[in-house]
Amino acid sequence: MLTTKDKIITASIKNFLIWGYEKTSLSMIAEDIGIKKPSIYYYFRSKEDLFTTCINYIMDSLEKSLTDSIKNIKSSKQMLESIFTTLFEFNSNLSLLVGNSYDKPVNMLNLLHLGINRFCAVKERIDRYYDTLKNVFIKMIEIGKKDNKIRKDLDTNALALELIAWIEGLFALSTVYSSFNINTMRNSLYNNMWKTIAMPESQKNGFFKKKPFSKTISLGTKW
Amino acid sequence: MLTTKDKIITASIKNFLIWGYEKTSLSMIAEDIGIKKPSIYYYFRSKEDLFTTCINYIMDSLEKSLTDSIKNIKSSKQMLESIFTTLFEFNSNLSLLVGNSYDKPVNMLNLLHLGINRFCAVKERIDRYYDTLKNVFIKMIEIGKKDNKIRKDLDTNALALELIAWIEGLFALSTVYSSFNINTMRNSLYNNMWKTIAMPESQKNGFFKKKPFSKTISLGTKW
DNA sequence: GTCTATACGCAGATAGAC
DNA sequence: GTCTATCTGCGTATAGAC
Repeated sequence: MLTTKDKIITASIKNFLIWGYEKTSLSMIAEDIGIKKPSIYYYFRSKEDLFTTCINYIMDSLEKSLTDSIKNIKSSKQMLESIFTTLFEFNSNLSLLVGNSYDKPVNMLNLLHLGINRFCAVKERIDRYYDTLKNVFIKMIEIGKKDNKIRKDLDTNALALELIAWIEGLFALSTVYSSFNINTMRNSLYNNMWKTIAMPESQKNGFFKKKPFSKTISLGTKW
Repeated sequence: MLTTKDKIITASIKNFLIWGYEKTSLSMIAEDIGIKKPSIYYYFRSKEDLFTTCINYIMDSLEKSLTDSIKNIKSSKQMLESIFTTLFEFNSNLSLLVGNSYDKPVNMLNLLHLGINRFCAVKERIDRYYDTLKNVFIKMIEIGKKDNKIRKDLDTNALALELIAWIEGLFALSTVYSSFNINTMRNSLYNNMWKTIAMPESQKNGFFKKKPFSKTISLGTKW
């Protein structure tokens, strides 16, 4: 059984995701759950207070899912898959919350951005989330490099940020570009992503297998 | 010499980018250029009309820059670099317009998204822009594959969308994540991006050079 | 073309009854 | 805890003078 406070938070997240901060009115939220506008003020000091609570709620929950999802995973490929899946599932849950179909992701980045330029508490919470996410990716990349599964010629820090941007960009793009359905392409997107960062098959055991071959051509030869 | 209409459009783009659609008021725009609010209605029927004009203005200009930038370019690597540079420069120009420093990109995706859920004319224009952008990327990838510069094991359509998402995601991320400065990392981001899609050195002339070597090991061996 | 004056609605927020 | 009633301010938009 959800408390009134929980209902307000859920309805707020839904409306903020659909309409953004400004266009969401407290009356809309109240109407969604069958209460009157002033009742919201019993639980929250202001619209800003309500918004900040929603962002914290989302970020806490997403951060927990992420750290849980990679616990006890040792392989970098499984880690990437797990992060990928967690982010997709989280987005799908938000999609269902706002009443979208499975095929229409929500634009969370957009909501975050709306909050950042207005409230500094939101800005700090979001920075903390991305610090966490970046560290998860860095850990995955370092394990992959150590195990010869991920290419070593890619800058780790830049790659972590690029993978985050890549995934966030996919969600964002799918909300602005009608012909792009992220879910029907999900597998080929993930496969491409892994292929681009993975160590090429021919170099995986390069040191042991290739050395004799390398010696047969002169140093410095380009081929 | 800018006409009043041009000044209104420029000031509107600036304010829409900073504050979003709802929070931008016609008084703010008028004040920015030293006119009074009702004067705007001499040039535009409504706030929606003004917004739509701004989005069309931005999209037309960006589309033109993009198609111009890849004219007469034959190599895929140069094309990617050119697209990358054009998108960065365009974003920088918008940054300067809103009064941001060079280091603080604007979030155009965010603005587009705000418009899409409200006005269908905007939605159609944006779809058209992404169609164009996607075709530019597909052309680049096809040339690259033909010339053995880009890996052939990556799905072309998915890759085109991923590269768009990647770049858009980088801009978006840099506007929500304080510790990420897209400009200081620009070179390493681009290098990583090219490396991940480029044909590995060892396979570039694979057919001719590697065949003799391949024959020395048994078929089906994983290495 | 640009202005002053103004209509009208809805937003966030509060007072106080039950 | 939840409501009705109400305050105050700002938004878009229009009428009409100059």
